[in-house]
Amino acid sequence: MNQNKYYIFFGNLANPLKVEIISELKENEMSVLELAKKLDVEQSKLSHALKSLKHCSIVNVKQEGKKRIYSLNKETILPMLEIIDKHESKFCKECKAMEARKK
Amino acid sequence: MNQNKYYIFFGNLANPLKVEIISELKENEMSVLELAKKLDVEQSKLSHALKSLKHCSIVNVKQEGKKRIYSLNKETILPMLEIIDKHESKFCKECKAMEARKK
DNA sequence: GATTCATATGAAATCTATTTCATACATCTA
DNA sequence: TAGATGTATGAAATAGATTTCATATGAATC
Repeated sequence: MNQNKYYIFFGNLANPLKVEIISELKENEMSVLELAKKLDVEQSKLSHALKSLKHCSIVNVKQEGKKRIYSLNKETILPMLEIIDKHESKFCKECKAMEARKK
Repeated sequence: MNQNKYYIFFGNLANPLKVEIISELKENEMSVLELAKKLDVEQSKLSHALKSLKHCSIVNVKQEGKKRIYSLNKETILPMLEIIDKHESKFCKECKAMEARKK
């Protein structure tokens, strides 16, 4: 019974920075420095995060001159986020409360 | 920009034990001790894991005598697992390799 | 209401993941 | 090819999550 893929995949998304990255890339593909500015985080931190997202094909990269442009694998990620939105509004009253508290 | 819900939800699944629990409950609802036997893990460990799964409504509980019967929120989880299966077979060659290595 | 069975809880120990910082590597341009 | 820009990497430090173990709580039975 080998289901490593599931928790490895989820682990990759279980992190606020990575979720922020995803939510930026949902709008536009962009380079590492652009992301760094948008999210106000240090570059190497982003590179580390992007590396693991890339490793599971949650994002893709292309080279453009000196820049590496990251884009979201929307085919997988968008439906996934939708499921959670639906889940939250239907089942997860506590999660909402938690969200509020964390603000 | 508050997207805590996403990483909180994913965090809950980013763990081998929790994935095992889910995969057992996919087949049958069951009590904590039944799960403990099936998965060969200590009871309190399960209780901790079930608590957080419950907290995000990934599982549900009902009381039956002394026992508490846990069941899976299939409406949310099954489509989610399907997305990952599809993702894996389509995009994630590395994940497969990783899976193999971990065996 | 004492005992037993089933489960939950708290806190310390342990394990895993993220962050940081210094530095290396790659691409482009003068 | 030296310098500048953009990104990646490794390793130590740190933060977070899981596990363990002892114990508490709740439900049923006698």
